[in-house]
Amino acid sequence: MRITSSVEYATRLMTALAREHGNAPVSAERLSASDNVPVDYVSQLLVKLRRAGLIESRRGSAGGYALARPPASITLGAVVRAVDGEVFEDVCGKYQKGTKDCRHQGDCSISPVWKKLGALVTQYFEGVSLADILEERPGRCGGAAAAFLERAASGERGA
Amino acid sequence: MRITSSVEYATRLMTALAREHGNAPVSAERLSASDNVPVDYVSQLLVKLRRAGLIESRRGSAGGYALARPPASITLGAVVRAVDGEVFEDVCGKYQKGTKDCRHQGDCSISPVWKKLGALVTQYFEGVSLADILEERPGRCGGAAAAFLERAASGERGA
DNA sequence: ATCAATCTTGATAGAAACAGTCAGGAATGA
DNA sequence: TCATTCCTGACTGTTTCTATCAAGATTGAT
Repeated sequence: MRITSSVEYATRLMTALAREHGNAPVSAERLSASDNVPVDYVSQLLVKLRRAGLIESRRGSAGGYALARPPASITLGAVVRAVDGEVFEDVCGKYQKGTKDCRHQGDCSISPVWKKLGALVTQYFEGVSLADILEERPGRCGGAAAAFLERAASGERGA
Repeated sequence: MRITSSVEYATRLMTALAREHGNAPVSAERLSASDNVPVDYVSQLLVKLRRAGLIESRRGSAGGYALARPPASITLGAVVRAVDGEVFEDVCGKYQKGTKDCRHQGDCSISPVWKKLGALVTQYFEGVSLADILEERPGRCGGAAAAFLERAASGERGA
């Protein structure tokens, strides 16, 4: 498993915009330069983010993009859904139970494993906000999964 | 994010072999039929699983594949690593810090977010064994991430 | 020895997803 | 009127994933 470039880029774009929250709109050109990502590609992602209602755009000479809501109220989950459609695609869920050509039919003790994983990942993404990222506290947000991570991390350190 | 077919197939193969643990080896042909996956593709996956030391093979008329260790001692993590190389590919880790053309350079408040996610996912995979899957208790294994999931699940149900 | 069953290996090919590019158009503000 | 900037959609190249194929090596049975 891995994070796609689109998600990576989109997260960086949103973080950059969060940093400018309250100021004048930022142009795609500037965002592209600061994130070192092709401007055309950036524009494509920005469109998706706008359509998802996460950012607002303004055309014209002083135009650009700005966050539609405060950083604390925008989660990573929302960003990922905006560009990728869903946070975690369930293999088993793709086919109706028994119908179509789902290959699991007789043997689905595995399905719950993927479902749990999906829940875990989704919960993590929903628990991280742009504000959390700005303050570099990726795990110290509201989500239960993140809370677990904090506990696990301190436990691993042995103290 | 999603689970790849290879991982899905490999997991099902290993589960099938776990069910036959202690009995005679199972041929690729039979595994293919029971899992409804092309036999050539199955063979390819089985080779990877063997090279990773998770299963053993025997050629000849009564040949086939068998688990190299008891189901309880083989984790999903090991299976995934065998076919995919790693459980979770870190976007940021791909480039040396500052060298190459990692695009994150100036702006890596995001990196910890992916790292935490990777840790979470990896820990989950390591906590699920083939024995757990056979007994359909995907979250009730030793791993801390899974333990968290159990708690979260019962909490969500409200009781 | 011979034969059939089975695994082994590497090459190859098709399909899908991903990443990135391009061009023409529409709105905005100076 | 004009430069700036966003808008839209089509397009292309690359990589990864999935699957197939063919020739060879090993084993056990006869």
